[in-house]
Amino acid sequence: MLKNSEFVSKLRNSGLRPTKQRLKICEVLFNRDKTFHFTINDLAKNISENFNEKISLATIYNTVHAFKDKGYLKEITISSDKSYFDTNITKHHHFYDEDTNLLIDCSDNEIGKVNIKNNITGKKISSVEVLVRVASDTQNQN
Amino acid sequence: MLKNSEFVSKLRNSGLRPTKQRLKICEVLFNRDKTFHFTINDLAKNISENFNEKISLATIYNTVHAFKDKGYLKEITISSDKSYFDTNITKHHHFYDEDTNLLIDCSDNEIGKVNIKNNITGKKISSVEVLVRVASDTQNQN
DNA sequence: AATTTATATTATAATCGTTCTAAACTGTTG
DNA sequence: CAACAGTTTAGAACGATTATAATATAAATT
Repeated sequence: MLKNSEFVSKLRNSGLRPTKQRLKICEVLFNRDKTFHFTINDLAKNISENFNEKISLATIYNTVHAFKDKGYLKEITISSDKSYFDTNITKHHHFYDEDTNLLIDCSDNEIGKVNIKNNITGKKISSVEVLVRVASDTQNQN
Repeated sequence: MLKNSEFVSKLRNSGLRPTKQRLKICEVLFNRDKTFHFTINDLAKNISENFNEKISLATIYNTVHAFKDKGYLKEITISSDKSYFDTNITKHHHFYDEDTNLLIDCSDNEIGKVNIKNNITGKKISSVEVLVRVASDTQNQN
């Protein structure tokens, strides 16, 4: 649980002024016990349903992207038709349930350290992401 | 290098009749020494530039997706704004060069076996994908 | 081989997520 | 309280993908 002043500094660090709309977005994203995954659509829906307030999509996109650029959110790429974000910004991997379209964080004991032994010359590794797709037994493996 | 009859069986196995357009797509995709990565746009451009022939986007999408569903192509998700396909359908992982937007296959000695120790009950692992993003040294790590 | 039937191709329209735009709004400062 | 810089907003624009419906082609039947 974070206090309002913490939202304000998150926003200021991201180069954004603390406005009513942005603080509401912070509340939804960061005022929680557990981290979570969301799409822009989830977030817009959440705000309009649970708070009876409508923040325009443009503002939501802008704010989420500013947080992502600053590292307060992580983007997770699962499919080309949807963008997922994660409020858990520590290095970690994911399970993706293809039946429910839900993302689940991998814990360190579920997945071992991934060792990259070699890589492209002159280039630095900027991230290593593992995505484990799971589905009910009836689906075929691939 | 594959012969025409092999393209025909690939198509038939995918539930598609071997038409002129689809055979041309096969030629571009499978008549090669090395596997490669492409986007739908790359493929359309390749066909229209190198063969002076224009196959409608609808046909390209349909054919590529049929091949993907049948397992003759693999889809690789890197970012939400582009879909990449791979003609290498063996289990393998990728480097993604953020500077050039190019995908490079990881060899087995570049990345060790990824062990998933646990997973969601009642669900089966359908795939494990590792994406190693690389960029020139000036970019910041994340 | 001609005819019938099923399927494919195509250009174009529709759709969906995302980004852009321009006008109205808010809050701060002089 | 006027001027200004930054913000929000609805809606337009955009680009990738999918759907549509008319035309064309391939396969099956005669």
